Amino acid sequence: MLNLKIAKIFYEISEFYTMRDDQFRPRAYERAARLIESMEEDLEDIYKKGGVKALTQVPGIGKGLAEHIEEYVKTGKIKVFEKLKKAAPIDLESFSAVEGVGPKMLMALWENLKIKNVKDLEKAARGRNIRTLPRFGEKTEKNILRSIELSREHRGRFLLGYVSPIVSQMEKNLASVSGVRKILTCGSFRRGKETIGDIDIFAEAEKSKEIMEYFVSMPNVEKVIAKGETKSSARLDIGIDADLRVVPEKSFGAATQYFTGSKDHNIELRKIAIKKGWKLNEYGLYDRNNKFIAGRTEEGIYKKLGLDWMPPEMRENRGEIELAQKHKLPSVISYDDVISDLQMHTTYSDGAHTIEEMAETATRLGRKYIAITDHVGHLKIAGAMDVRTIERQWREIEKVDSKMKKIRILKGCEVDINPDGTIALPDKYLAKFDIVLGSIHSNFKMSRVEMTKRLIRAMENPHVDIISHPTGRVIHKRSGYELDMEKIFRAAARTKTILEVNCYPDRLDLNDMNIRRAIEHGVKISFGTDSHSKMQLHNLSLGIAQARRGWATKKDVVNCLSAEQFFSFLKDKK
DNA sequence: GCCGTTTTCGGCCCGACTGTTTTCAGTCG
Repeated sequence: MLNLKIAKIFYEISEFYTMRDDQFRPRAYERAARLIESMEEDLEDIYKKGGVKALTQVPGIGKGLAEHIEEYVKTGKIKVFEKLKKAAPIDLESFSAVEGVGPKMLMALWENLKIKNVKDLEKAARGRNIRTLPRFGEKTEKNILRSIELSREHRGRFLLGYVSPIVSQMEKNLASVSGVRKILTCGSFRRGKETIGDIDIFAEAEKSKEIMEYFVSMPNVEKVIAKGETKSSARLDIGIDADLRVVPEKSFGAATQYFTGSKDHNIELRKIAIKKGWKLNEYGLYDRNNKFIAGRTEEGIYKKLGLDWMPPEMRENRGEIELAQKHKLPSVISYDDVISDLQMHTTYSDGAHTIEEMAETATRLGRKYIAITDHVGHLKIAGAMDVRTIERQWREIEKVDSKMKKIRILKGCEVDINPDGTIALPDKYLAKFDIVLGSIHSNFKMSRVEMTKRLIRAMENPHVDIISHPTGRVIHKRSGYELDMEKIFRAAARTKTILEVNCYPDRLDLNDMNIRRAIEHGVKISFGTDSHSKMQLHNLSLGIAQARRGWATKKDVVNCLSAEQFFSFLKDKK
């Protein structure tokens, strides 16, 4: 599938043209890139079937871009792009995680200081060379250093949502190799952490040779780091390392337990084993005579140690071991318990697909009800709807809702919370929605006291049902707004306002620890994928993983209620 | 470079914030 690669090139061309002060090409390229990213059909297929002409039928792609795509399919390169890169050989990707440094700055930095990548930039900033440039100053230089710092905190880690489809595909392919009985990916991936360092795959197979051979020759392997009988390592094309280990049936449980971690969790388990005079390692649990006690299954190991088995997402040594010893583990929410998705966008604002298309995909994914929550309020860039458009959308939602029998569609909106905590749409309109999500999209840099007040005032509005992405953090990009979370949780509980677990891959906001604190305060949480295209509706599981990490149970999550129960829950606040 | 329910040429979602300036360019959403 070339779509993602072409989309990435178009994004970069867009940036290069922005650097050159081109007014409109950047928008055309960016728009096309976004659309291509969320397309299901493969551009290469379209081209092979109908040539350039078929490509121009795709919205956002005209003659020029269609020819670029043709060129890429034929030669693997796009001349325009190569030329732009040659003129300004800037490693755009390395800067993508550095907030506040955009194309214009990059151009100035390249022209004046020959800065090509983040390393150069950091060196120049530390050497106090940035502040000498026109329209740059001391503060900008300091901000640049802070952004680099922030981007580095997550260095080498990849978003769970980014890695997840790749892992699924690899698991599927590996499982199809003959003689393979089991495939399981462990590590932080299995624990559902928001970011993943590397991919640890385990296989149980008759012979290791065949699967190892297959593993190192997969099309997405860029470089083989190691290849052996029981373990191979490879660098994948996206830059992450993947290991494959083949383990005997007898040790499969021990190995997967050991490599699932977390490290702290395992240290505690080994201490328990030692107290009994035993030994726990990746091959199994052994008594003082080195006799094998357990290791075939994880359950067996936990049981022999006197603990209940627990989901991988809980294994962080945050109190779960003690509860498992007392047999008092909470029964965390399962992936099947969640039957709805409470945030998504359509063509009415900044989404790529229609209400009907979103509803169809949601139905296929087993959702029983969804909320359509297009932007209203100030966010003009995101295509916020005006009142007339809102009414038109309601009519369409009703139409689609009555047509589709297997799913209910709620009339929702995502509305801006003003700096003073008031809502960007009058109450008389808010009252007509089935469900209202309040979000902060502006004035991120208010003080902790002011920001906390702002959110609490929004929650006190009886029409605001859910606070969307409550902390505003974006993984790898920016930390959230300054908030007194303790006060936020108390206010949410008091006003019966739901706090969202936004399932967008780089948000996952609330995060695991905040989810845990929220439910300790009796706050209800909701899941919304914040999908801007139907492909993103899958992301629900990312949020559920965080909720499991935060020990949420079915009763803490409104998405587990039936549509009727959910409606009466909403009415209860008003 | 794309697009057309007034247009095949002439438009192209825009407002807030920041840091640099002294009127505005760059970034973000």
